[in-house]
Amino acid sequence: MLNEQTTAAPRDCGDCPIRHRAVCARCEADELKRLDELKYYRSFEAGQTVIWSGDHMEFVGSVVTGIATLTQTMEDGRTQMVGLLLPSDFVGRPGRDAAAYNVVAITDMVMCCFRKKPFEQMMNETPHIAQRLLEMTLDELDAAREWMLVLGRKTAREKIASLMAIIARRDATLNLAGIDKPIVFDLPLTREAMSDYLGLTLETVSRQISALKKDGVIHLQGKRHVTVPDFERLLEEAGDDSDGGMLA
Amino acid sequence: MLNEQTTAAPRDCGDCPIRHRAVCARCEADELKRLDELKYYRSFEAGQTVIWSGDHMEFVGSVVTGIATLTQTMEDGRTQMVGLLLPSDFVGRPGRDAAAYNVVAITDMVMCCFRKKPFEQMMNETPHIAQRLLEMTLDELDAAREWMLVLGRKTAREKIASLMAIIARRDATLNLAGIDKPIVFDLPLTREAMSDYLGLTLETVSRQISALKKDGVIHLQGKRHVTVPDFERLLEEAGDDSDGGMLA
DNA sequence: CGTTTGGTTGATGGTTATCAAGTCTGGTGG
DNA sequence: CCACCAGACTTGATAACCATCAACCAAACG
Repeated sequence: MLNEQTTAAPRDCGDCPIRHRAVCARCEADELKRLDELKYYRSFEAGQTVIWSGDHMEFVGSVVTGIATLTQTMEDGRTQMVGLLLPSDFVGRPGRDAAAYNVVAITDMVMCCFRKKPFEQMMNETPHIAQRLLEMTLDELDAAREWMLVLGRKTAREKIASLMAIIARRDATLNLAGIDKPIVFDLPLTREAMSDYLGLTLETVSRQISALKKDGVIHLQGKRHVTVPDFERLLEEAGDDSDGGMLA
Repeated sequence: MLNEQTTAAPRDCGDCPIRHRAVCARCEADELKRLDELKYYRSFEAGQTVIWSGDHMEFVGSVVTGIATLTQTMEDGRTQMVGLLLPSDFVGRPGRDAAAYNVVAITDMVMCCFRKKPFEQMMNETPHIAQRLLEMTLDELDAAREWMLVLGRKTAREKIASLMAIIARRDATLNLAGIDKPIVFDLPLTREAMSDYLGLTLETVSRQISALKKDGVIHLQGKRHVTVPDFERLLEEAGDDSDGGMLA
């Protein structure tokens, strides 16, 4: 069990990489100052569990760097990922004491944390935080519903293509890469994590990735480095024929 | 195409059956009065489409009576239900113009509606509405994530049992029936709607319901009237072994 | 009555899970 | 430097589960 948590070097909110996307995004200077005094950083190593489902939660916070997963498990071990936490995503639910899910860092990760009580109090006093949290929660709900379609109705091949498309899209917007250019990214997830995401076995994930590669939908260098030569083609494979009818 | 929409008789917020559960639950008297002036009722017949995905949404609102579904479809017709709207549930997303899902009334239904613009303005001015909406959205997100486990990892039999458990639980809390008593309810959904909920075919739904009946987990009178003699047994079948370890 | 809608049941095949080897890669220690 | 090892991944054989196609039933309805 790795239980070490180093407190990362403090950082000014002004320099924060997630300043304009996180729960604090709408805060005014004075509000930000109050948050600044409340906040503390925590670091987690890849593989380390941040919170166990059912545990008492003393803090809420935002992912600053790194990636984490939100998972639910049944007693017999079956596991379903229910959230993928990227930088700026929020962890914890104000007004709830016990964690509902397991949170696991899958890369090294830094979080910006607040003790729950003071954060809740501040939420009641400053509407800008609650407003932003509502917006983020609505976005997460949309993402969860999109995901439900993937889990309930898509084939294994479509599921893999959908996952690649999600990661590709995120990377494309992040790197400001134009469309039409081949998209290149590294898979942040192991085959097993992908299977937990998609409700498949890791063997099926492996087979379908191989199949998409064989069919030229994606190219692989090593196990994780992916090139998408034609994003439209990938979307077709994902069943997201979202060209929207450009032609009459 | 049934496109008639009768405007239901106006009703006072004080008598409203969803007064203390809907988005207006936390409003003070003066806030409620403002909402009262904004609101209007709309009625929908069973089977009628309330909103098509992609349509411009001129209103948001709450389900007052009846049930509706939120569904997503792929071009080839595959359909996944992503939400089940019960009385007090909210429809529409403030700040968004186009509907993201199909909303279909599955029983006769009455909604309490607000034109989107005035509602959004009021949300900005009165934090009580936004607070309640955040709470409701967080609950919906939890429900969606629970549902993702069902869709991704449960067998057909477990899916059916899970659905029965959800409906049974809702009915039990609603009717204040004690546990231990046999739970009795009517399925609000057709076999097809259940299949869209659970990511199955309607034939599989029918077969698994028959199987649960044969094994005595549920009793059926007619196609829709269900009796659950032993709720714990149902939870076991659902894979939700949530006895939580009452015994050392 | 014929028709429609919702539901059940049966036969069959396909997709994906399961069980089982085996490969590749990076890291560690001799 | 190389042997070894562990973890991540791939591939194959088989079988289970569920989808598909099809026939049929019952109630509601015009």
